[in-house]
Amino acid sequence: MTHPVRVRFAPSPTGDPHVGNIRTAVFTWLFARHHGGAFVVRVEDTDRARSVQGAVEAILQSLRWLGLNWDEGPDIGGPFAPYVQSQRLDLYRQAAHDLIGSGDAYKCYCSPQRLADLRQRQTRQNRDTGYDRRCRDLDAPPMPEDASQTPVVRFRMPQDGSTAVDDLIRGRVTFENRLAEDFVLLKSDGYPTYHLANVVDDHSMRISHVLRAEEWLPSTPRHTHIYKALGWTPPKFAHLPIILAQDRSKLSKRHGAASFLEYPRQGYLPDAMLNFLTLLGWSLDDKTEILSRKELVHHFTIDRVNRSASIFNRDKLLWTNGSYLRSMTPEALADALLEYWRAYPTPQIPNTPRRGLLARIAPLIAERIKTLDQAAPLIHFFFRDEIDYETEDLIQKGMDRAVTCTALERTLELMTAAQPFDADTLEAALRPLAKELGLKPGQLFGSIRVAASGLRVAPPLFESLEILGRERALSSIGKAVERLRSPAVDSPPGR
RNA sequence: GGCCCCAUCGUCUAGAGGACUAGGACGGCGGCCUUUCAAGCCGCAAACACGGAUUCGAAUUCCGUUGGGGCCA
Repeated sequence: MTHPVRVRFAPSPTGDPHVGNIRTAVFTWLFARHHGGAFVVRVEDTDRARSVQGAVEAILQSLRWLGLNWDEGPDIGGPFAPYVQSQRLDLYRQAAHDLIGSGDAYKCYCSPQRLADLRQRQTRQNRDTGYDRRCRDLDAPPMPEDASQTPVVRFRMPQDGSTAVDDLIRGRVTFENRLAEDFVLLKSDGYPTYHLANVVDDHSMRISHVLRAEEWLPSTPRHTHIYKALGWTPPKFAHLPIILAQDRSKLSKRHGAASFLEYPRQGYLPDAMLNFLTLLGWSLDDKTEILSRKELVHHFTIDRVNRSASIFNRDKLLWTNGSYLRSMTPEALADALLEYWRAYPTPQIPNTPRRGLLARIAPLIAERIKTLDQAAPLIHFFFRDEIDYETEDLIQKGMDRAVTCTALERTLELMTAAQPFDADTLEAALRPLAKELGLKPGQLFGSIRVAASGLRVAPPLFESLEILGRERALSSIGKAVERLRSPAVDSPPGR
């Protein structure tokens, strides 16, 4: 193999990552793994004003959670370290110097003020805005009084002809050089622009394919010209479709795009998220919706990536997550819940449940939750001695207090006698009771459900009672009977 | 505004000239099942943006329009 696949995910640490950022990482990672190549993480922090403390860690944490492991990166180093641009400034300055030497770049002494005036004039005269190349062919630096302190370095772009970019996803895209401006390579503070740093690093890190968001497509001609001027072979480009917010605008913090880290918190599973994110802009065929991590890696190819942007569909994410949840073994679900509560403690379940007990409960809720955070409200009664509910909730539609009280008293008797205390036995004993009392099964079972769990919507009744055990079940229902016997004490009319 | 990208059900998508009465999924609606809620099963509604051209034949090719998005301002 003459060209080993090496790809990079190159985030700017300007804030918490959102799904769009991470989906780019997903496609890049999938591409690397599919081709047995290297996945590199590089931090592009040359925009000092916009860098945010802690952003790098949030990004790495997101990748880790999703299981997107990297082979080289800021934290683990690698053969082309360092992987943080602010620590590679010498490389960029050298490249800028070389470009000046070869005549492909030049120093520009124009002050920000002049540039602003220029722009204003252009706008007023209804002409295209952009740098007028005033310093392009200077023989010597201008007099100090019309020069800004430190010059910037600009790239000398061709002024006629056109530049074609061969994109793996979009095919050949052509840009008129006439419209290209002499963009800045090195800012006056000595920091490189994205364009310079990106090209220098992709080359020096032997990046074979640049997978990046579509928004970079318009600046790609600049990059190909830098490669050419430096005598380097450019990597292959693939501009990925972007993810749009519900209102079809670009995802951004301003539009309330949540931090990606909100998803782990809300109880989504990494594999489900990976599955969902991959299917946003890529598909295997006309029917496959669920693919394991392994299958994703096996099948993922660039040529099946979509060209159009897509909207993030939360309902489908929920469904995908639910599907993964339902397919887990009881033990795996118990472990996932335990891990989730450890990371995000909930007051509803103050003490860590025993794994064995949780694994018995898991099958009862697997098909009732779509995210991990929906579990606690459904099962906290298994882990608490006191349950909380309105007495009125015990009284089902078409029943009154006295009837309910009698029903629960009789339930107590039958449950005391039940042998063994398991779901089948309980159901066999209680179903006839409903008939005997002239109640619908739903009425009787509803009352028992509230008495035992405190919930109107709960996991299946008989299985729950079995897991609760005779002692606790009798205790809870006994308390319910007591409540019903003392009508004056609670349930004031006003509510 | 200039440049670039994109365009199939509300959303994610299949479709690469005849296999399309346009398939699947989420969501919606209806039904079945049912002790609640789910899950499951069955069914229904729902799309090729528009106009030209090429062709015996176009969702699929080309051009234009419109719309959406991105980049630069």
